[in-house]
Amino acid sequence: MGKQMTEMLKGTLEGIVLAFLTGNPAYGYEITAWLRSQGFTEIAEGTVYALLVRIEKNGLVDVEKRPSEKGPPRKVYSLNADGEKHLEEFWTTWGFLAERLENLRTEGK
Amino acid sequence: MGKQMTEMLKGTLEGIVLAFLTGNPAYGYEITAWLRSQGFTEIAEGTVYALLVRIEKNGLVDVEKRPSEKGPPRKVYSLNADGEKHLEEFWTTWGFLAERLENLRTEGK
DNA sequence: ACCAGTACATAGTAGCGCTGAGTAGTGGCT
DNA sequence: AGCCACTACTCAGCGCTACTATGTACTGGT
Repeated sequence: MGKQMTEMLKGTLEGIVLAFLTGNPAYGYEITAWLRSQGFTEIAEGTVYALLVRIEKNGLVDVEKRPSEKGPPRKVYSLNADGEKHLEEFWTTWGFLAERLENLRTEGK
Repeated sequence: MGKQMTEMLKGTLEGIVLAFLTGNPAYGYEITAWLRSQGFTEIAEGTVYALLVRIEKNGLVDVEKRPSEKGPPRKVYSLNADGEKHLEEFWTTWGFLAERLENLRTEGK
């Protein structure tokens, strides 16, 4: 969707992935495929893996390695307590921003 | 509001300012004050001025210098045709993103 | 032997907002 | 006169995130 989307995804992509992971452990390839199915067709694989490395380093997810029927072993990520807390804060921040923008869009100014 | 907000503002702050400028020419100091009044209390002055320089360079706004009663002359920015078009695209992009996130928040996943 | 699909990794780049400092003009207070 | 607060703009350097491009590795079909 272009440069605007790229910039707008900064900060939100992490929240999107954390939200997807809620009660739904998944691995990188799967997450990428899901994002594409949601309309985020231009999100590069590398972006997702880098994000997963980051949230793991930040202690928001737990990781488990599982063999795959086809291809290399999968790294399955699941949200932990810190991740849930982080996700809650994400929703608060996003809620604030979305509210301001909705006002701007409807009120005109 | 912290680091999450900083990241999330990337891409959206420009849209917010362009939206404010719609039919409402304004100068930097004024825009900063307005943002603060809207709850964006942590947005630095430098950020706004840098953004204004950028959108001017990108040809989204017209600029007019006007003397001020108090302090240095003001640079008054007004949205031009390109800026309006850019703003429209911004709303499209944001609308897409907001819809996905709203689904994620309510549906659970 | 080759290729498509699955699955992960990573070095380098671009863009945006933040930090921190500086420059300048006006007016009020002591 | 000297100081400070407020108004108003500028800029170099930094941190973070997403993108680009490429590479590795395993499986199954032809």
